[in-house]
Amino acid sequence: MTKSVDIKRLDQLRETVATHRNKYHDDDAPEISDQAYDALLSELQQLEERLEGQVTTASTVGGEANVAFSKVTHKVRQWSFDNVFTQEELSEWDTRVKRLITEADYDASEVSYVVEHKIDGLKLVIEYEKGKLVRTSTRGNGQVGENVTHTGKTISSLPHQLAYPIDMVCVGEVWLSEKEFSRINTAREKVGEPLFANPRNAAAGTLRQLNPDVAASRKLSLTVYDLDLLENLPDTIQPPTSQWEELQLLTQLGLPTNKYSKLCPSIKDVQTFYEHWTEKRNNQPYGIDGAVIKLNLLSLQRVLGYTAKAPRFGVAYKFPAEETTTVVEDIQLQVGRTGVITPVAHLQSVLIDGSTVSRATLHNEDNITRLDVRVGDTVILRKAGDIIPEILSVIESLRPSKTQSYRFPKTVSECGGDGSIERVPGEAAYRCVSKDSGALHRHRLSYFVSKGALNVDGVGPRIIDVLLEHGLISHYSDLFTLTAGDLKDLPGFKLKAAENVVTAIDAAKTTPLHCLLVGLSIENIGTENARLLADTFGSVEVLQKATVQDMAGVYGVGEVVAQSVANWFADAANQKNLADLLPYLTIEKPNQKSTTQTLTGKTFVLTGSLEQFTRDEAKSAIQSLGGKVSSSVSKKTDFVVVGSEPGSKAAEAQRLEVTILTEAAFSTLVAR
DNA sequence: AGGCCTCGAGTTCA
DNA sequence: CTCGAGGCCT
Repeated sequence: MTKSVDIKRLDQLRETVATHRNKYHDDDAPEISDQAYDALLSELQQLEERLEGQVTTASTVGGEANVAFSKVTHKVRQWSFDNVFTQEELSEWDTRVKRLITEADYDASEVSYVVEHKIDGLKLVIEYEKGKLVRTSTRGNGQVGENVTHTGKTISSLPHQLAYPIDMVCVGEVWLSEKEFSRINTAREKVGEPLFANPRNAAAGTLRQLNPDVAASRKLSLTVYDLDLLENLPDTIQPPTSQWEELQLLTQLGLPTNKYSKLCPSIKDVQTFYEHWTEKRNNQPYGIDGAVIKLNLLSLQRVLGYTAKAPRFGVAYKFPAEETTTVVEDIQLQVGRTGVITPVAHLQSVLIDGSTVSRATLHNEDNITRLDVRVGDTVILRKAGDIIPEILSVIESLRPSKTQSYRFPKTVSECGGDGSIERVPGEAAYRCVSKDSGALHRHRLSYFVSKGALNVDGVGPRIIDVLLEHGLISHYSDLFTLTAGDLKDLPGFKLKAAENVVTAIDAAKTTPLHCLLVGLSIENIGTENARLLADTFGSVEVLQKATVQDMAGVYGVGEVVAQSVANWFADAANQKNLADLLPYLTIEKPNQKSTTQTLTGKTFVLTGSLEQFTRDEAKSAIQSLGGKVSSSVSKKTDFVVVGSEPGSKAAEAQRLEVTILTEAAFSTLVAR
């Protein structure tokens, strides 16, 4: 079934894309990221293809050369490669390359690839005559570019004179390091000039400066990656027969090439390169937006030739977009364990950074107001190096007519009682007024059996829901009277599964005091505060009798936390639930303190995964020796234990010059 | 007031 | 795992 084309949407898209294209090309001042722009452009192109391939000027890629600079007709046409995004697409490309070579009666076993970083900068065409640098120009539309010799010459790594009197056209990528970019922007901010949106636009702006002195003061970098034309080579140098030899010759001639470029015998090595740099892409001074792959042998490149749009002998293997656009289909409200209402945007599913995203939190009412997100809006969605997708902004020019600002409802049916909700003055969140509702109850029971609390293996929210629905439980204590017979006839249960659940619940009866406290859903009581209270008071009975003053006297516990605990214990329903529950439980004596408290007063932070320990094992190893484990790195942290695939904390540790321990060093430290 | 830390929530994947 | 909000200490 072909979907009909929404003409209104098409018009809006055409206009929006055109607007942003102008901002980008003519003003060097884009308002939205390239990735978001690409997402809009590809939606527009798809719509237009459905409209019988009728292409308007709005979606033609590339920019017209700016009139302020003289034009340069390139001696060799400047192509850009087609993109692939997945391993499948890459391997299809590899297959096609080899098929075409075989069909042309060449030997496909000679295929190897050169792979390199796709640097996020702008292309520079560089011309030498008789060994002398004569011209640099931008790519422009591929055939005609702008003459930027005056600024190109200020790039310090670009030699003005070669050792041999050769004629040569080569191309490279001009970029600005992250450091230099922020230095420039800081300076511009001071004098009130508009800021550059990103390093690439700053590089473009610099290259298109009329005044070469300004360009020279901003340290442009250059990475040369291709040779287009080569004449009058001295006899002592063999003309290159492959991409790899071209790179070596360029290096030999003193041009800045990239040391990470690699010659890959097979497409599998290309994939390895890509995966390696997907992870490490943030460790370079320049931005990397993928890998460029070229057939190595020039003879085979010639065999493959060009399509109307791009060379067949190379391809750009792009990293997954971290920013894209999508449409908000609905805004729904969720009730959390403590009664906080969280609005969530339900989105048209979209692939971003390798995973499909269909929901994004909107946090709270203020955030919705700030963004003015409405149902039906097209939004820019970002998924940064981390995990959580975030709505950055609304593209207002794509808003359907007759929409209204989102109005936060006065009631939420899940909240129980009359469903009313309230926003506490000074807080961002709405909460359920009723403290006792089905939704809260469900969340608390789920939390009770979860990992940080009683840790009932294999029982999560799904099973709790089923048990609630069938009236098998309503309070914590009910869990402990369940039998396999009760469970085995429930939907999704077989006898074996029922037995497993009962066994797991049974095993959870023996628990340390702090885990029980965590499980009770007392406000402000998480793992740390629960541990403080458990260590100080030792038993439920003693804690229950403690006054607010007693608790607030504990180092690390203040008024607020103490009051939460006191309030909880003062509630009659809570008292009854707890009294019903306690007979089933055996509270473990706190861990035997190890005799050698070698780590007393030392604070640790763990990042990445260790081989010999789970996270929890490492944690309790440290704690049993008297050490503390914290979750964020600060100046007060003594050691950061870095496992494989560490997160940002490893870098933070380096920045703050905190001692870093490898797994090996760590395990000797805690051994015995 | 500021720095450090915990809580609590959201997310997706193997 | 990461972030923002907010608690606790100095």
